[in-house]
Amino acid sequence: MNYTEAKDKFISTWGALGTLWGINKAMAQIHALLWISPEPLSMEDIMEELQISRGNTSMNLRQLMDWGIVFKESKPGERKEYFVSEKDVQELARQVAKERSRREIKPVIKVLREVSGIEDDGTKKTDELIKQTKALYELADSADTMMNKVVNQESNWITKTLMKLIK
Amino acid sequence: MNYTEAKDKFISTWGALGTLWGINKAMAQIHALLWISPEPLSMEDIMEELQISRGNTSMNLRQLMDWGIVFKESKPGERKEYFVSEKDVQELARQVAKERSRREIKPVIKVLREVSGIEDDGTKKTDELIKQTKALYELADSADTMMNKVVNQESNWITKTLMKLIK
DNA sequence: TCAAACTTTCAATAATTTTTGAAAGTTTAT
DNA sequence: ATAAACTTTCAAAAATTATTGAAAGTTTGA
Repeated sequence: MNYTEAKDKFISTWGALGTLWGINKAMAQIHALLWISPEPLSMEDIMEELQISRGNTSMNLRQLMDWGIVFKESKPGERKEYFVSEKDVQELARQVAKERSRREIKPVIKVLREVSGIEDDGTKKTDELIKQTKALYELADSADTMMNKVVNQESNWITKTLMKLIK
Repeated sequence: MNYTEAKDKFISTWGALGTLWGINKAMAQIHALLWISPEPLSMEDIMEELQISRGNTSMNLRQLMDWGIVFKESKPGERKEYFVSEKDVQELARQVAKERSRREIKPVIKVLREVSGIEDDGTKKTDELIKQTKALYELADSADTMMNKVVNQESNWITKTLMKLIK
C-alpha cells in the first residue's frame, strides 16, 4: 500500500465509521483529511481532494469548528482562510466526548429522570416503567459523570486510566 | 405526567437518541417498548402500539435479536410468538458494547493498523499520515480492549469500576 | 395432506438526509 | 466608494435510508 492508497483508505474508512455513528460522511472525511494533513488546507484544497461542493465544504467545516476539533487559520498576507484540525488524539477524544454528552446524553438523562420520577400508581406497568427507566437513568448518569470527569482531566489521564483498567 | 405521557415520552426520546447514534428509529422504539413492558408482546401488540407495519416490525425485531437484546418467547398452547427484551441494564450495556465493537470498531482498528503500518518514505505527508493514524490506532485499541474487558466480566463490574473512577 | 395462523421477504414507495450551486453576504485593498 | 476575492446561505435536486404491504414461506393441528 503506497501513500495515496493508504490516505484514501483512511479517509473512506473514517467516513464510513462516521455514518455508522450518526455523523455525516462529508464531515467525517473532511476531519480525516485535515487530521493527516501536515499543512493547513484551504476550502479549495478540501473540495478538490474530496470532490465535494463549496457549500457542502463550508457547512461541514462550520460543524467541525462548532465541535471544537477544527480551527481556522489565516496565513499572513493571504485573503483565503485555511483550516487545521486538532492534532492531539486525547484532546480529540475529550472534545468529542464533551460535545456528545452536552448535546445528546444530558438531554436524555433529563428525560429519564422525569419519566422515572412519575407518581407510582401501583399498577404493574407503571412499576415496570419506573423500574426500567430508573435503571437506565442510573447507568447513563454514571457513564456521563465519568465522561465529564475524563473531559476535565489533563490530556493523558485517559490513557493512564485505561491502562490501569486493562492490566 | 401520567403513565401514558411518560411511556410515550420515553419511547420517543429513545427513538430520537437511536437516530442520533446511527440506529433506526423503529428499532430503538421497539426496544424501548419491550424494555418497559412487564409482559411479552406479540407482533400485533408492537405494530398497534407504535403504529408501524408488519414488515417493519418483523425486520427490526430480527435485528434486535441479532444484537442479542431481544428474545423470542412462546406461550404454551399459542401459535403466536411473543417478544421480550433483556431486562438487566448491565447486560444490555455489555451486549451493545460487544456488538458495536465486533461490527464497527474492530474493522476500523484493522484498517488503522494497516494504514499506519505502511512504509515510511520520509516525506512530510507520509510521516504525518503514519503518526496520526498510529495515534488513533492506539486510542481505539485501548478503548476496545477495555470494552471487551467489560464485556467479559461479571455483570456488575462496570458499576464497581465506574464508581472507583468517579469518587 | 390440507388449511389456518402466523412470519418473513422484498420490490415499490415514502421520508429523511445530504449535497449542490448560484445568489447573497462579507472583507479587504485601493 | 468600489471591486475583487473569498465565504455563507438556502432552495432545489439527488442520494440514501426507512417503511409499507402483499406475496411467498413456514409451522401446526386436525
